Amino acid sequence: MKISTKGRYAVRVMLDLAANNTGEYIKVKNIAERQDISDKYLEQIIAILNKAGYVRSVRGAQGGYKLAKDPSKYTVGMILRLTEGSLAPVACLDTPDGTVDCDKCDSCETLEVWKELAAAINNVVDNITIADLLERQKARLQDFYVI
Amino acid sequence: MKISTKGRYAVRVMLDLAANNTGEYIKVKNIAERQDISDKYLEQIIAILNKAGYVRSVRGAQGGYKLAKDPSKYTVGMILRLTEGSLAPVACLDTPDGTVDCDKCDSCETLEVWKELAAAINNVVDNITIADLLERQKARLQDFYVI
DNA sequence: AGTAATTCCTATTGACATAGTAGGATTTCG
DNA sequence: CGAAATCCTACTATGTCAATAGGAATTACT
Repeated sequence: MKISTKGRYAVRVMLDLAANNTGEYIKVKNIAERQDISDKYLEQIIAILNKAGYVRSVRGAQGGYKLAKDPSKYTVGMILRLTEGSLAPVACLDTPDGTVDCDKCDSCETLEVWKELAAAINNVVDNITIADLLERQKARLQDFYVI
Repeated sequence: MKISTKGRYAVRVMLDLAANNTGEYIKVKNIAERQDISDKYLEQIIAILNKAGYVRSVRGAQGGYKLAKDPSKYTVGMILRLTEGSLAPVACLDTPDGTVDCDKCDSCETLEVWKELAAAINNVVDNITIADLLERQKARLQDFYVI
Protein backbone atom coordinates (compact mmCIF):
# COMPACT_ATOMS: atom_id res chain seq x y z
CA MET A 1 0.00 0.00 0.00
CA LYS A 2 2.80 2.43 -0.75
CA ILE A 3 2.85 5.29 -3.20
CA SER A 4 5.98 4.93 -5.29
CA THR A 5 8.68 7.54 -5.73
CA LYS A 6 7.40 8.14 -9.22
CA GLY A 7 4.11 9.47 -7.96
CA ARG A 8 5.58 11.34 -5.04
CA TYR A 9 8.28 12.95 -7.13
CA ALA A 10 5.74 13.96 -9.76
CA VAL A 11 3.73 15.87 -7.18
CA ARG A 12 6.88 17.57 -5.94
CA VAL A 13 7.87 18.49 -9.48
CA MET A 14 4.51 20.08 -10.15
CA LEU A 15 4.70 21.99 -6.89
CA ASP A 16 8.26 23.06 -7.66
CA LEU A 17 7.23 24.35 -11.06
CA ALA A 18 4.39 26.28 -9.46
CA ALA A 19 6.52 27.67 -6.65
CA ASN A 20 9.34 28.79 -8.93
CA ASN A 21 7.24 30.10 -11.72
CA THR A 22 8.50 33.39 -13.11
CA GLY A 23 7.15 32.92 -16.61
CA GLU A 24 10.49 31.50 -17.71
CA TYR A 25 11.00 27.85 -18.52
CA ILE A 26 12.59 25.87 -15.72
CA LYS A 27 15.31 23.29 -16.28
CA VAL A 28 15.16 19.73 -14.99
CA LYS A 29 18.59 20.19 -13.50
CA ASN A 30 17.39 22.97 -11.25
CA ILE A 31 14.35 21.06 -10.09
CA ALA A 32 16.48 18.03 -9.41
CA GLU A 33 18.87 20.07 -7.30
CA ARG A 34 16.15 21.75 -5.30
CA GLN A 35 14.27 18.50 -4.75
CA ASP A 36 17.38 16.38 -4.30
CA ILE A 37 16.36 13.83 -6.91
CA SER A 38 18.47 12.23 -9.64
CA ASP A 39 18.02 14.43 -12.68
CA LYS A 40 18.07 11.50 -15.08
CA TYR A 41 15.27 9.85 -13.18
CA LEU A 42 13.40 13.10 -12.99
CA GLU A 43 13.62 13.42 -16.75
CA GLN A 44 11.58 10.27 -17.13
CA ILE A 45 8.97 11.40 -14.68
CA ILE A 46 8.60 14.81 -16.20
CA ALA A 47 8.30 13.15 -19.59
CA ILE A 48 5.09 11.51 -18.38
CA LEU A 49 3.75 14.85 -17.22
CA ASN A 50 4.74 16.33 -20.55
CA LYS A 51 3.04 13.67 -22.67
CA ALA A 52 -0.12 14.14 -20.66
CA GLY A 53 0.04 17.86 -21.31
CA TYR A 54 0.38 18.82 -17.66
CA VAL A 55 3.55 20.75 -18.45
CA ARG A 56 4.85 22.53 -21.54
CA SER A 57 8.40 22.12 -22.69
CA VAL A 58 10.90 23.96 -24.84
CA ARG A 59 13.85 21.99 -26.17
CA GLY A 60 17.40 23.07 -26.73
CA ALA A 61 19.56 25.54 -24.89
CA GLN A 62 17.64 27.83 -22.52
CA GLY A 63 14.78 25.35 -22.73
CA GLY A 64 12.89 23.81 -19.86
CA TYR A 65 9.43 23.25 -18.47
CA LYS A 66 6.53 25.19 -17.06
CA LEU A 67 3.03 24.25 -15.92
CA ALA A 68 0.55 24.20 -18.77
CA LYS A 69 -2.31 25.55 -16.68
CA ASP A 70 -2.89 27.28 -13.40
CA PRO A 71 -1.83 25.29 -10.30
CA SER A 72 -5.46 25.20 -9.18
CA LYS A 73 -6.26 23.02 -12.18
CA TYR A 74 -4.14 20.10 -10.97
CA THR A 75 -5.21 17.86 -8.15
CA VAL A 76 -2.85 15.50 -6.39
CA GLY A 77 -5.13 12.69 -7.51
CA MET A 78 -4.70 13.54 -11.19
CA ILE A 79 -0.95 13.53 -10.87
CA LEU A 80 -0.80 10.31 -8.88
CA ARG A 81 -3.15 8.45 -11.22
CA LEU A 82 -1.16 9.59 -14.21
CA THR A 83 2.18 8.46 -12.84
CA GLU A 84 1.22 5.56 -10.56
CA GLY A 85 -1.65 4.19 -12.53
CA SER A 86 -4.89 3.55 -10.66
CA LEU A 87 -5.14 4.32 -6.96
CA ALA A 88 -7.68 1.53 -6.41
CA PRO A 89 -6.62 -0.65 -3.46
CA VAL A 90 -7.61 -3.84 -5.29
CA ALA A 91 -7.25 -4.82 -8.93
CA CYS A 92 -10.93 -5.58 -9.51
CA LEU A 93 -11.73 -1.92 -8.89
CA ASP A 94 -9.31 -0.32 -11.29
CA THR A 95 -11.57 -0.15 -14.29
CA PRO A 96 -11.95 3.13 -16.18
CA ASP A 97 -15.71 3.13 -15.64
CA GLY A 98 -17.11 2.26 -12.21
CA THR A 99 -17.61 -1.44 -12.95
CA VAL A 100 -16.07 -4.33 -11.05
CA ASP A 101 -13.80 -6.70 -12.87
CA CYS A 102 -14.33 -9.91 -10.91
CA ASP A 103 -16.50 -12.93 -11.61
CA LYS A 104 -17.62 -13.49 -8.04
CA CYS A 105 -18.10 -9.95 -6.88
CA ASP A 106 -21.73 -10.77 -6.11
CA SER A 107 -20.73 -12.95 -3.20
CA CYS A 108 -17.69 -10.94 -2.23
CA GLU A 109 -18.27 -9.43 1.17
CA THR A 110 -14.94 -7.70 1.30
CA LEU A 111 -15.53 -5.81 -1.92
CA GLU A 112 -17.61 -3.28 -0.01
CA VAL A 113 -14.63 -2.58 2.22
CA TRP A 114 -12.37 -1.91 -0.72
CA LYS A 115 -14.98 0.34 -2.29
CA GLU A 116 -15.20 2.40 0.85
CA LEU A 117 -11.44 2.53 1.03
CA ALA A 118 -11.15 3.66 -2.59
CA ALA A 119 -13.73 6.38 -1.97
CA ALA A 120 -11.85 7.63 1.08
CA ILE A 121 -8.57 7.74 -0.81
CA ASN A 122 -10.08 9.56 -3.76
CA ASN A 123 -11.78 12.00 -1.47
CA VAL A 124 -8.43 13.11 -0.11
CA VAL A 125 -6.32 13.27 -3.22
CA ASP A 126 -9.00 14.75 -5.46
CA ASN A 127 -9.59 17.62 -3.10
CA ILE A 128 -6.05 18.91 -2.82
CA THR A 129 -4.66 20.95 -5.69
CA ILE A 130 -1.16 22.14 -6.39
CA ALA A 131 -2.46 25.63 -5.64
CA ASP A 132 -3.44 24.45 -2.17
CA LEU A 133 0.02 23.11 -1.55
CA LEU A 134 1.54 26.30 -2.82
CA GLU A 135 -0.57 28.33 -0.45
CA ARG A 136 0.43 26.19 2.50
CA GLN A 137 4.05 26.54 1.54
CA LYS A 138 3.80 30.30 1.32
CA ALA A 139 2.06 30.46 4.69
CA ARG A 140 4.85 28.43 6.22
CA LEU A 141 7.59 30.56 4.74
CA GLN A 142 5.81 33.67 6.08
CA ASP A 143 5.83 32.15 9.54
CA PHE A 144 9.49 31.43 9.18
CA TYR A 145 10.45 34.98 8.34
CA VAL A 146 8.15 36.54 10.91
CA ILE A 147 9.82 34.53 13.65
CA MET B 1 -1.13 1.33 -3.93
CA LYS B 2 -2.52 -2.17 -3.92
CA ILE B 3 -3.41 -4.37 -1.00
CA SER B 4 -1.72 -7.71 -1.57
CA THR B 5 -3.44 -11.08 -1.67
CA LYS B 6 -1.95 -11.83 1.71
CA GLY B 7 -3.93 -9.09 3.38
CA ARG B 8 -7.07 -9.70 1.39
CA TYR B 9 -7.00 -13.43 1.96
CA ALA B 10 -6.39 -12.92 5.66
CA VAL B 11 -9.55 -10.87 5.95
CA ARG B 12 -11.49 -13.52 4.05
CA VAL B 13 -10.10 -16.25 6.29
CA MET B 14 -11.17 -14.41 9.40
CA LEU B 15 -14.62 -13.86 7.95
CA ASP B 16 -14.82 -17.48 6.87
CA LEU B 17 -13.92 -18.67 10.37
CA ALA B 18 -16.58 -16.38 11.80
CA ALA B 19 -19.24 -17.39 9.29
CA ASN B 20 -18.64 -21.11 9.68
CA ASN B 21 -18.16 -21.15 13.39
CA THR B 22 -19.94 -24.04 15.08
CA GLY B 23 -17.58 -24.33 18.03
CA GLU B 24 -15.60 -27.00 16.17
CA TYR B 25 -12.16 -26.40 14.76
CA ILE B 26 -12.12 -25.67 11.05
CA LYS B 27 -9.55 -27.14 8.66
CA VAL B 28 -7.45 -25.08 6.30
CA LYS B 29 -8.51 -27.37 3.49
CA ASN B 30 -12.14 -26.45 3.91
CA ILE B 31 -11.45 -22.74 4.07
CA ALA B 32 -9.28 -23.01 0.98
CA GLU B 33 -12.04 -24.78 -0.92
CA ARG B 34 -14.72 -22.31 0.08
CA GLN B 35 -12.54 -19.30 -0.66
CA ASP B 36 -10.92 -20.83 -3.72
CA ILE B 37 -7.39 -20.20 -2.53
CA SER B 38 -4.38 -22.52 -2.66
CA ASP B 39 -4.37 -24.36 0.66
CA LYS B 40 -0.61 -24.35 0.91
CA TYR B 41 -0.55 -20.60 0.53
CA LEU B 42 -3.40 -20.24 2.99
CA GLU B 43 -1.41 -22.22 5.53
CA GLN B 44 1.23 -19.53 5.55
CA ILE B 45 -1.27 -16.75 5.93
CA ILE B 46 -3.15 -18.44 8.73
CA ALA B 47 0.19 -19.08 10.44
CA ILE B 48 0.60 -15.32 10.75
CA LEU B 49 -2.85 -14.99 12.26
CA ASN B 50 -2.01 -17.83 14.60
CA LYS B 51 1.27 -16.40 15.83
CA ALA B 52 -0.46 -13.11 16.52
CA GLY B 53 -3.08 -14.95 18.55
CA TYR B 54 -5.96 -13.96 16.31
CA VAL B 55 -6.88 -17.62 15.86
CA ARG B 56 -6.43 -20.73 17.99
CA SER B 57 -5.23 -23.97 16.50
CA VAL B 58 -5.31 -27.66 17.31
CA ARG B 59 -2.79 -29.86 15.58
CA GLY B 60 -3.14 -33.39 14.34
CA ALA B 61 -6.10 -35.27 12.94
CA GLN B 62 -9.43 -33.52 13.50
CA GLY B 63 -7.46 -30.39 14.23
CA GLY B 64 -8.01 -26.98 12.72
CA TYR B 65 -8.57 -23.35 13.56
CA LYS B 66 -11.11 -21.09 15.18
CA LEU B 67 -11.23 -17.40 16.05
CA ALA B 68 -9.63 -16.64 19.40
CA LYS B 69 -12.12 -13.89 20.24
CA ASP B 70 -15.48 -12.61 19.16
CA PRO B 71 -15.64 -11.34 15.56
CA SER B 72 -16.42 -7.87 16.88
CA LYS B 73 -12.93 -7.72 18.37
CA TYR B 74 -11.18 -7.80 15.02
CA THR B 75 -11.07 -4.80 12.73
CA VAL B 76 -10.08 -5.05 9.10
CA GLY B 77 -7.26 -2.63 9.91
CA MET B 78 -5.77 -4.94 12.53
CA ILE B 79 -5.74 -7.84 10.12
CA LEU B 80 -4.30 -5.85 7.24
CA ARG B 81 -1.58 -4.28 9.36
CA LEU B 82 -0.64 -7.67 10.72
CA THR B 83 -0.34 -9.34 7.35
CA GLU B 84 0.62 -6.45 5.05
CA GLY B 85 2.74 -4.50 7.44
CA SER B 86 1.99 -0.82 7.78
CA LEU B 87 -0.83 0.77 5.79
CA ALA B 88 0.99 4.10 5.62
CA PRO B 89 1.09 5.39 2.02
CA VAL B 90 4.70 6.57 2.41
CA ALA B 91 7.63 5.01 4.22
CA CYS B 92 8.40 8.00 6.42
CA LEU B 93 5.03 7.56 8.12
CA ASP B 94 5.24 3.92 9.05
CA THR B 95 6.76 4.35 12.47
CA PRO B 96 5.18 2.57 15.45
CA ASP B 97 4.67 5.85 17.27
CA GLY B 98 3.30 8.85 15.40
CA THR B 99 6.69 10.31 14.50
CA VAL B 100 7.99 11.01 11.03
CA ASP B 101 11.12 9.25 9.85
CA CYS B 102 12.56 11.79 7.41
CA ASP B 103 15.28 14.37 7.81
CA LYS B 104 13.61 17.10 5.83
CA CYS B 105 10.01 16.66 6.90
CA ASP B 106 10.03 20.24 8.13
CA SER B 107 10.17 21.59 4.62
CA CYS B 108 8.12 18.79 3.06
CA GLU B 109 4.89 20.23 1.80
CA THR B 110 3.58 16.92 0.52
CA LEU B 111 3.92 15.24 3.91
CA GLU B 112 0.64 16.82 4.96
CA VAL B 113 -1.06 15.15 2.03
CA TRP B 114 0.21 11.73 3.00
CA LYS B 115 -0.82 12.30 6.59
CA GLU B 116 -4.35 13.13 5.51
CA LEU B 117 -4.35 10.11 3.27
CA ALA B 118 -3.15 7.83 6.04
CA ALA B 119 -5.84 9.16 8.34
CA ALA B 120 -8.54 8.56 5.74
CA ILE B 121 -7.36 5.01 5.16
CA ASN B 122 -7.19 4.23 8.86
CA ASN B 123 -10.58 5.72 9.41
CA VAL B 124 -12.11 3.20 7.03
CA VAL B 125 -10.31 0.02 7.97
CA ASP B 126 -10.34 0.64 11.71
CA ASN B 127 -14.09 1.08 11.75
CA ILE B 128 -15.10 -2.15 10.09
CA THR B 129 -14.98 -5.33 12.13
CA ILE B 130 -15.34 -8.93 11.08
CA ALA B 131 -18.67 -8.87 12.92
CA ASP B 132 -19.81 -6.07 10.61
CA LEU B 133 -18.89 -8.09 7.56
CA LEU B 134 -20.64 -11.12 8.99
CA GLU B 135 -23.79 -9.11 9.52
CA ARG B 136 -23.74 -7.78 5.97
CA GLN B 137 -23.25 -11.27 4.68
CA LYS B 138 -26.18 -12.59 6.65
CA ALA B 139 -28.36 -9.73 5.45
CA ARG B 140 -27.48 -10.53 1.89
CA LEU B 141 -28.18 -14.23 2.25
CA GLN B 142 -31.55 -13.36 3.76
CA ASP B 143 -32.38 -11.24 0.74
CA PHE B 144 -31.35 -14.07 -1.51
CA TYR B 145 -33.72 -16.57 0.05
CA VAL B 146 -36.62 -14.13 0.36
CA ILE B 147 -36.48 -13.41 -3.36
C1' DA C 1 0.48 -49.70 18.13
C1' DG C 2 -0.29 -48.07 13.64
C1' DT C 3 -2.06 -45.06 10.34
C1' DA C 4 -4.26 -41.29 8.44
C1' DA C 5 -5.09 -36.54 8.98
C1' DT C 6 -3.73 -32.31 10.11
C1' DT C 7 -0.88 -28.32 11.58
C1' DC C 8 3.81 -26.49 11.51
C1' DC C 9 8.22 -24.95 9.41
C1' DT C 10 11.43 -23.60 5.89
C1' DA C 11 13.32 -23.34 1.33
C1' DT C 12 12.75 -22.36 -3.51
C1' DT C 13 10.92 -20.29 -7.69
C1' DG C 14 9.15 -17.47 -11.58
C1' DA C 15 7.29 -13.31 -12.68
C1' DC C 16 7.02 -8.65 -12.14
C1' DA C 17 7.76 -3.91 -10.34
C1' DT C 18 10.77 -0.39 -8.48
C1' DA C 19 14.24 2.97 -8.69
C1' DG C 20 17.23 4.21 -10.78
C1' DT C 21 21.75 4.42 -14.34
C1' DA C 22 23.51 5.07 -18.90
C1' DG C 23 24.23 6.64 -23.50
C1' DG C 24 23.25 9.01 -27.11
C1' DA C 25 19.92 11.44 -30.62
C1' DT C 26 17.68 15.73 -31.38
C1' DT C 27 16.70 20.51 -31.01
C1' DT C 28 17.65 25.35 -30.12
C1' DC C 29 19.98 29.60 -28.47
C1' DG C 30 23.92 32.55 -28.73
C1' DC D 1 29.33 25.93 -34.97
C1' DG D 2 29.10 24.54 -30.18
C1' DA D 3 27.09 24.30 -25.81
C1' DA D 4 22.96 23.37 -23.41
C1' DA D 5 18.97 21.45 -22.93
C1' DT D 6 15.06 18.07 -23.88
C1' DC D 7 13.91 13.57 -25.79
C1' DC D 8 14.16 8.53 -26.30
C1' DT D 9 15.34 3.86 -25.32
C1' DA D 10 17.76 0.21 -23.26
C1' DC D 11 19.72 -1.87 -19.32
C1' DT D 12 20.31 -3.39 -14.42
C1' DA D 13 20.26 -4.46 -9.59
C1' DT D 14 17.29 -5.24 -5.98
C1' DG D 15 13.32 -6.57 -3.88
C1' DT D 16 8.44 -8.15 -3.44
C1' DC D 17 4.57 -11.10 -4.61
C1' DA D 18 2.24 -15.25 -4.94
C1' DA D 19 2.71 -19.22 -4.76
C1' DT D 20 4.75 -24.28 -4.88
C1' DA D 21 7.09 -27.94 -2.59
C1' DG D 22 8.58 -31.16 0.77
C1' DG D 23 8.73 -32.91 4.85
C1' DA D 24 8.66 -32.77 10.33
C1' DA D 25 5.71 -32.89 14.32
C1' DT D 26 1.43 -33.81 16.50
C1' DT D 27 -3.03 -35.95 17.40
C1' DA D 28 -7.45 -38.75 16.86
C1' DC D 29 -9.30 -42.95 15.64
C1' DT D 30 -9.34 -47.91 14.97
